[in-house]
Amino acid sequence: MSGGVEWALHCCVALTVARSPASAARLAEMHDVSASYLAKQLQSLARAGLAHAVQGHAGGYVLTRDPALITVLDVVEAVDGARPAFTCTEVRQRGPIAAAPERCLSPCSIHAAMTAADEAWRAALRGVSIADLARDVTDKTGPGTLQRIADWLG
Amino acid sequence: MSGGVEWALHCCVALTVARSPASAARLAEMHDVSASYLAKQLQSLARAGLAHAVQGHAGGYVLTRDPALITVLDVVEAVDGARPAFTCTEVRQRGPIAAAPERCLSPCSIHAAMTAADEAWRAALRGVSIADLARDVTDKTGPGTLQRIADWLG
DNA sequence: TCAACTCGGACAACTTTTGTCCGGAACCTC
DNA sequence: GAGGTTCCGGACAAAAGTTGTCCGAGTTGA
Repeated sequence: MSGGVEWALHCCVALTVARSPASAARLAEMHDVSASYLAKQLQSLARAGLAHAVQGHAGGYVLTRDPALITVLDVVEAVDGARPAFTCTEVRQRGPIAAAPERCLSPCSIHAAMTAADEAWRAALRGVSIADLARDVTDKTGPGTLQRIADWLG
Repeated sequence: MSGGVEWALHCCVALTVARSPASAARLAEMHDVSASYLAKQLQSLARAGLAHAVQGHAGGYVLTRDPALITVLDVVEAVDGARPAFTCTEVRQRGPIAAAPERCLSPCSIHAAMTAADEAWRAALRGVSIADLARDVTDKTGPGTLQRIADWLG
């Protein structure tokens, strides 16, 4: 998985407490990561409709909807793409004892197992929202952490 | 995920019905894939203790234990490695408003969510054995498929 | 003893991913 | 309206991981 996913998720949590648009440069400085690369991840969030980009002076990014309605899976798919990790190449239809195409209408057992596992992974990520992440931060470290982020973003 | 995982799983299913050691070259020919590259995947299986490599004339690979005791996860981890897809870089401890290390004893919420999803994925793959895959093949396409594989391997 | 066949690991070529950079357009402040 | 700030998109370079190939070491069977 792309490392940019982690950055994007941290940014989403920060955006939940931001009172004004937060620019990519400022978010990058706060997390001490590459500004150019983080910008690309934020663009992906905007393209996916999770964040809205306001241009011009004092511009930046704002979440488009309530953090409780944005799942971790949404962010992961926006940044990393939505295609499953496993792709079946239909090995059974190749070679000297290849299976006939009419017998391969349903996915093979390996494909099915991989798809099921992938769906379990997605379901787990779909069950956690950005609001859940933010609440977990306050539960573990107190309200000061998110407060400092909000203050620093200005 | 590496495409070699798919090949390795197909080979494991084939080895279930093989009556004698099956060489990498023969398995590669059957599946119509690169022999040199498939050999590498089979080596991984041997290194992980899933298959035993018999050298010399008429040598090849044999499963070390009952197919019902080899899970799909075993094969995936053997070929692709066992490390989780997500790695936490402790972003919260970096930058101008970094959290104090003593407050970061437990994994952050993002890390926890990713770990849970990864575990769900692993659990799904752990619940399917090579024997399950083979049984599914016969259930869907009849006993002829595995029979042809066994005959072709000789 | 010999020859043939096998695995095993080291060695390149390629593709994908990751990361950087710059010009253009939009916007706010003055 | 001028200037500065910001996002957007694409072009570009670097790194990683993959796919694929080769040859040597060891083993087996005749």
